[in-house]
Formats: sequence, structure tokens, C-alpha cells
Amino acid sequence: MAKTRRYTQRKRAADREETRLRIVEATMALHEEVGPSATTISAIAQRAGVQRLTVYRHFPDETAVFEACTRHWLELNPPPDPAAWASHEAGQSQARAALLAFYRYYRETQRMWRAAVRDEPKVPALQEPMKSFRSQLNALGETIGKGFGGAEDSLPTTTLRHALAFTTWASLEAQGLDDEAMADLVMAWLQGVRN
Amino acid sequence: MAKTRRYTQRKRAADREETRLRIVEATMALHEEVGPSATTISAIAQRAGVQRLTVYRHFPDETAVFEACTRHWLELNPPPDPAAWASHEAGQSQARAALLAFYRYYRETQRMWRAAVRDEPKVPALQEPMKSFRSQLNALGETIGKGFGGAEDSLPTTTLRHALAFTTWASLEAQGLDDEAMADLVMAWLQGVRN
DNA sequence: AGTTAAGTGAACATGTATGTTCACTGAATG
DNA sequence: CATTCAGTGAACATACATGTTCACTTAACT
Repeated sequence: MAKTRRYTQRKRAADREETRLRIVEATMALHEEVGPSATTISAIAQRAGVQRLTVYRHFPDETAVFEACTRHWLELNPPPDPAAWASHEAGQSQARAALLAFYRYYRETQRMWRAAVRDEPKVPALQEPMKSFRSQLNALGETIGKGFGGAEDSLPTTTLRHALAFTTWASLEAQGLDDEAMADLVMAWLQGVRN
Repeated sequence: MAKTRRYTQRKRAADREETRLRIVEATMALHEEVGPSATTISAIAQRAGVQRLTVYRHFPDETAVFEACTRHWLELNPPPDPAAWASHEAGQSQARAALLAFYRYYRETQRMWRAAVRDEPKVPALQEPMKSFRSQLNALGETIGKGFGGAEDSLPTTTLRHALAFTTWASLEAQGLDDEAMADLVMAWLQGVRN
């Protein structure tokens, strides 16, 4: 048994990390362009300028690449932080600020969101993060809804939960509304459910 | 050149028609269960109790089967007819009746709708009918919106168009609302945009 | 200078789908 | 009874994806 050689990697580890990053970023790009469900390992390798085998060296299977991709994408594109409106006093302006923040976020990141929402049922690696994002949204909807005097399942809370969903943004965007107009529209809805 | 024999098919034509129908219905079932994009000709054949070649005898390719499937499904599941509310006088009850009719329709046919909406981007054969359905919905939204004193892009019209979309029904359904509750909620929204 | 290991390029086995061809069966039809 | 043809069952070529193996190059490291 030979004496173990101390082998502290520096540049090699960095190179490896860089290759890994190229793979993850190629995956992100493909997820946006063709969607996760149509993103093959072959295509990832080609896009990253790497052999297919190299991808397998870094990730055991497609699911592992996808998970790394999701993590990395969320670091680059952090969603608005609900805590930011804990400071606002409850009510109109809090609600509008939250809606606007999410609508702007959805607009910036819409390509990935469309792909993710569309392929979620088919791509197990997407389901967990999407579910957790949705439950955060629902909690936020309830928090803000309380400012409108509603309980858990009150009309304001239901309206806010619906309004905060990406699919709602997409539906209103398809009608040509900009983010401000969407927020104003939802504020008007809240006006209606209040009475 | 032999004299052409008159050969008027009767039972054979009927049998052939029945086989075709079995294929179309197998396709419908698979579209609901796994979605159009995952529905293969092999699976259709198996489900219809028919050889794969037989499917090709009836339809040149997958697109042709899908088109026949869509047509047939729409005959079996006709969407609410907008003309039905032309008789109603414009206003609250007209709007609520229309919303409720679509929500009930969506609930009955939700499996197919979810599959269709999800796979639309990937399945060209779906795009044309979906587009045409949406434009009918938009027209209806505008018609009803006028009863609320709104022009083409008024808040009531925008709200109604959004409310009539399947994705909106799905979003509210996910919150546990029944169809009546949804219709009531949207009516409250309209109350808000009116002011 | 010798060792380590990331990445290469090619091959292989496997699976699944497409679309096409062919000889055959058997019931409807004239 | 002879003909027609929808459907059968099997084969074939093609394409593309997965996951694995192998010998090789080359640069980083001690």
C-alpha cells in the first residue's frame, strides 16, 4: 500500500468546477429554449462544448443535472422576498407593492417560468421546487389578505392567491397589460370583494 | 383494362368506419390519460385492439389522427354556445350565467383541457383549435363587457376575458372553489372595476 | 520527472418510436 | 363461386436517446 500522496487540487479543481458550471448553464439555456422535458443530455453536452461522457462524469443522471440547474437558476434569479413587505403596514400599499414585485419578476423571468409551468407534470425534478414556491405564494396571499380583514379562505385572500400565481400574470400579459396595469386591476378586484 | 366492377360497399364500409372510430376513441382516451404529446401510434393501436399498420391505413400520420380526435371530441363535448346569452339582457345576470356555464364545462372536461393546455406548445395539431377557441372567448368577454359600460379594453372586458379562460378556472379550482363560488368571486371583481 | 485525473473520441448494447413492405386470412360482395 | 379489400403478423430500415466501457491525450500537481 503506497504512501498516500497529498494532492491538494487548486487549478484542477477550479477547472473542474468551471466545466460543471458550463454544463449547468447550458442546461439552463436549453430549459428556456426548448423546455426541460425536451432537454437531452446529448444536447446539453453539445451546447456546453463538452463530450456527452463528461456530463455523466459530473452528474449521475438527467435528474441530477436538472436539480443543479434549478438551484443555480434560483440563485441567479431570486424571487421577491415576502419579508420585504412585513415592514409595510398592512393594506392597500402593501398589497400593491407585493403584486408589482412579483409581476416584474415574472416578466423578467417569463421564459423560464413558461417552460417550468408547462413541463412540471412531466419532469419530477421540477415538482418539488414549484410546489414549495407555490406554498410560499399562498402564505403571502394569506398574510396580505389579513390586511383586508379576511380570514384564511376569505375572498380577498383567494383573490390575492390567484393574483400572485404566474399563470395569472401570463393570462393578463396575453391581454397586453403591463405590470402596473395588472397591479391596478387586481387592486380594483380587491375593492370589489371588500364590500 | 377489365370492366370496372360495381362494388358498392355496405357492411364493409360500416366496419371500416367502426374501426376508424375505435382508433379515434383510443386516441381520445390516451390524450386524456397521458396527454397528446406522449400519445404514440403504437399505444393508440394497442388501445384500439388493432395492428399498428391499421392505424396507418386510416391516417397518414400522427397529425391526421390528432385532428380527427379533436374534431370528434368537440362533437361529443361542445362548449357552451355564446349565442345562448345574446337573448339575456346585458348586465349582471348575463355575465354570471356565462361564467357559470363555462366553469361547469371546464369542470366536466377538465382532464382533456389540462392535457390540451399543457401540450399545446408541443403539438401543432392542437394550436389551431385552441387559438380559435380563445378568440371566441375573447369576443364573448367583450360582448358581456359592454354590458358593464366598458369599451374594448376596459377593465370589465379585461376581467371577463381573464375570468373566462380555462387557466383561471384551474387556478381557482386549485384553491378549492366550486363553480358557483368562482362565478360569485368574479362578479365581485366586476363590482370593483366598475367604480 | 513521475503521477494523477479531467476530458476526449469512439464503440457498444438497449430501448423505443417512426414509417414502410410483404404475404396472408377471412368476411363482405357481385 | 370468384373477387375485393380491411385487417393481421412479422419483418426491415432509420433515427435518436440512454447509459456504459475503453484506450488515449494533456495539463495540473507533488
